[in-house]
Amino acid sequence: MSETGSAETPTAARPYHHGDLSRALVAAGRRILEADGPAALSLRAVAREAGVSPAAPYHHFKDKVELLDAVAEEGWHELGEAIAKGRAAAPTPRSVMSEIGVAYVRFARENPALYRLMYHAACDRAMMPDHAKDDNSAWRHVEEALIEAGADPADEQEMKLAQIAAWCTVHGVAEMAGFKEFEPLREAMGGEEPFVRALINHVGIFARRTRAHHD
Amino acid sequence: MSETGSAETPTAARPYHHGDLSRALVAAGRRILEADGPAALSLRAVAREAGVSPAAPYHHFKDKVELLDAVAEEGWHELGEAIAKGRAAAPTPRSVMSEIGVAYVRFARENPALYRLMYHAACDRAMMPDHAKDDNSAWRHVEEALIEAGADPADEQEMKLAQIAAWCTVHGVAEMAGFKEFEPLREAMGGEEPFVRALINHVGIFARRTRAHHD
DNA sequence: TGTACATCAGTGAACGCGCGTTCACTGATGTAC
DNA sequence: TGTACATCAGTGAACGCGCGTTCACTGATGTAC
Repeated sequence: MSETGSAETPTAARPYHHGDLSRALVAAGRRILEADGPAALSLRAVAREAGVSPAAPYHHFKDKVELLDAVAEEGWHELGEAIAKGRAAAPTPRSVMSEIGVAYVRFARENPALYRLMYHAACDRAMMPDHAKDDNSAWRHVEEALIEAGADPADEQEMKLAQIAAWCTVHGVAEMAGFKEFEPLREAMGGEEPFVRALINHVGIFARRTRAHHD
Repeated sequence: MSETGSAETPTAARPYHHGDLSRALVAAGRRILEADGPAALSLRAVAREAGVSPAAPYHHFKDKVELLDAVAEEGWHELGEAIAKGRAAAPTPRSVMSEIGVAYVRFARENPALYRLMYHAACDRAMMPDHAKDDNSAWRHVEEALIEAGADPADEQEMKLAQIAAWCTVHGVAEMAGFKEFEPLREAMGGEEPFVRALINHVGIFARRTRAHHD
């Protein structure tokens, strides 16, 4: 805004060397996603948005895919933080899973284009192994919440199934919550947040138990 | 294959007038989706695949979107049929919802690119009103199955919520079932079909009840 | 049954566009002495 | 402290590409008389 560019943030007067173009490109990518959607997220558009020539990004990323992956990575990190907050804010132990689900969907709905990008990156590049090491990853939080809620950490297969089922559910809700066709019901229920809560609670795994007993 | 082109199917020798280019274009679109994915589905590619000039489709569709919508529409219709079959094949009344879910996911997994296209078409063009009139639509089948399973058709809001929750769930499972990261568990469970069944049954709404009674 | 003609459903060349990527370059930076 | 030079991080022009769409056209079809 003003020309008080400190040593770390030389915002003003744009010197020849940017200083932190790598980060700036990721930020520019997110701005484009938010403003114009995933279809507009070209490497050239990112460079343009960052105020830099179309060749400049190649000094920081091997190709377009690597740049997009960096954007997605940042998204996963932030999703982890959002979930941590949701988990911490749960009023009772029994509501932890539900709050995590709501936080997940809220993040996805607030950053729909970013979420789509994240999904695709995870889909064919299997990002989870990386995130498993991240203490703040969404996956980790769900694992801990399930155990807190009474799941048996020894039954590894059941644990994994529960985690995946939970993930599938929130993914589905996140992607469908905005459907035009649901508008009447969404409004009748008082907006998107209550609508999402109702859906998540309706589905079962978030609301009532952590182990399957399908008699 | 041979030149036995009847009046209705002049397959051989390609006369100047195609005869049924509209259908042929939709079929070509599906072939491209299956072979090369959604990114390859350009209007030019469809024309090429149908053996026709890039301008020809404009005699049958206003623009690219209209052509893609026609492909999606066909997909929705076939999904309805797949679900009808799943529903009919359910061994017990209690398993109807579950079988519908499995059929939905199977269709989506067998036609992943088509499913993505269908999702996007439904997402921002709200196709459901059209399908509601179609007796064979997925939506209709779920509605009837819920009632059969004991849902109260008078409680309109609860009915809709249950339908949407079910839809969210199968959408989520359909989109995540193929994730690379789930490969170990998927294999441990004996392949994709049992894995999907386990997920669907795990989630609750498909397995055990039709009305929510939280707590 | 034959002919004139409107209409339909194709062709193929061209348009302008934005894309990812490469290239030779150049200005800025930092290090060795 | 000053200078030579390697390296880093930009520029901007150019490449070839495939895209959606338009255009003037032409061959085939069907209808009126």
